[in-house]
Amino acid sequence: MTRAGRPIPTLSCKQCPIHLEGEWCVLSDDELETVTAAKRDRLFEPGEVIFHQGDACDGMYWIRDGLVGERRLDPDGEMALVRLSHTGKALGYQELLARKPYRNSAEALKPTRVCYLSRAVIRDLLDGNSRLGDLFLLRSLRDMEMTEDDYVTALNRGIRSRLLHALLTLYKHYGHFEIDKGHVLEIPIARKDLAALIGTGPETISRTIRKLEKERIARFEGRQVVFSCIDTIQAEIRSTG
Amino acid sequence: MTRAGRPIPTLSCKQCPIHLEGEWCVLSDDELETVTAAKRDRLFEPGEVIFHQGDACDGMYWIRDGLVGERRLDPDGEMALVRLSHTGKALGYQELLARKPYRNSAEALKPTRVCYLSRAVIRDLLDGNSRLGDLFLLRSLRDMEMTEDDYVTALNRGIRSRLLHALLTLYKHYGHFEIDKGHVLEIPIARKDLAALIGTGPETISRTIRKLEKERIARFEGRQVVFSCIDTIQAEIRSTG
DNA sequence: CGTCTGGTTGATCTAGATCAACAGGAGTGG
DNA sequence: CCACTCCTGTTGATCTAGATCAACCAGACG
Repeated sequence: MTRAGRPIPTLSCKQCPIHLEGEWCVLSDDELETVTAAKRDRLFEPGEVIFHQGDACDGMYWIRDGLVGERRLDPDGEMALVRLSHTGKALGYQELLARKPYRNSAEALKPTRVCYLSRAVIRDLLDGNSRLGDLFLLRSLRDMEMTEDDYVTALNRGIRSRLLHALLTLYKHYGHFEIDKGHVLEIPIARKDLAALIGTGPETISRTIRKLEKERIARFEGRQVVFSCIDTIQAEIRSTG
Repeated sequence: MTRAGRPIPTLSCKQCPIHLEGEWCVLSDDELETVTAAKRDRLFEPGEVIFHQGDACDGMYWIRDGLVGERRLDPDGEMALVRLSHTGKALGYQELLARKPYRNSAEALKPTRVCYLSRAVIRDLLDGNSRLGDLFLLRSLRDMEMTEDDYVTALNRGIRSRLLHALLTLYKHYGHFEIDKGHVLEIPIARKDLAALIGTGPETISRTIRKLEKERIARFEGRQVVFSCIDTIQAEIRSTG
């Protein structure tokens, strides 16, 4: 958890693959120019904090690439990893729009490039383009759907099931298929973060992993996992566990 | 879980206390008239289902008064109570705006009067009044905040702490203070629902309650609770548990 | 009167937390 | 180069919160 992020050259929005989806697609060329001119691009190394829980929110961030974890520190010092965010996700937009301080801290877990937009710019864009608000609404609804799903999962699934779920989600983002090995995933986060994401400690993660190995469900080697049969895992996740 | 809700006479929006807050306050008198004319008021008795998880969403509901529980059935038959909703809360607006089927079932837990508005009416209102969308956005952000809080609580707090939290929340809505008795709450839901809300079974609720009694933190008698010292409970909730 | 549902208790079992030790890098400084 | 520490991950031993299964009781209701 070191300091700020290093400024990097601004990428023109029109050259950015993200501008075709989400909020950006409703912006006119002029508006995109405005954004390009106003935004500040930054690079955060793993461990660097993008913003801190409790801090006033003066703008929002888009993830160009990389991986960000949102952490929540509760009063007695427990640190939960609320969610992982990837390319295209927005950070801090909820607090910005609700005019509240950040609920969570955002920390880069891999080298991450973000675009920063100040509150004033966002306000102007919202005032100028009424459809933009609708898209923020849709984003919020989608995010809500995900955390609600995670919530019910946390309520009535065991650690094992939640771990499998997390791994599968990671696989969708970072995994790939090799003919000779199978479904391979290089886990992008440390064991203790995997634990914090699920709501347990690193020891339990270790043990659960060894169980999965014994049952030939997956093979672990350091941060690399090879899944024997994705379908089996899918099936297990949606039944009792 | 019986059938539909009984139609009841429509309450004019201008006479409804809710119209002063939330989405309603930006509507013109004309628009309020439109809503009054278009909406259908219904009464649901405890146990009656307002809508079912998985059903297509063709409108949304406002709670005039009463208590509604949103239930989520997961594939292996576990039923979680995702949240409780009181007067002034909107039901199904997320699914309506995102054009998705209902994620949860909504069931009246006390006699509940709701106002129903069809998708078409909402669409017209949204098209006619651009500020309305902003308010739905704010509502979504607030709801998100709550479930995110519940989520982190579920991740790293024990049953006892979550129970206290739930009871305290209920107290804020349904509790009252009596000089001779103290802080009194008539718990508006059954034990098994209290359990489903927290993510456990009724047995554990029973036992946890008895522990609380032994420690003189609260006295339970049927559905009535008397809290000895609210502050102590507040303190315990925000420290380890 | 039997039946049903909601709540409580008891006995038992286990998933998972907790505490503690240790092993393998990776960096750092002599 | 070695010696040192720091950090991450793994394992072992133990303890406990909570799940599970089963019995039981009281009130509601036909």
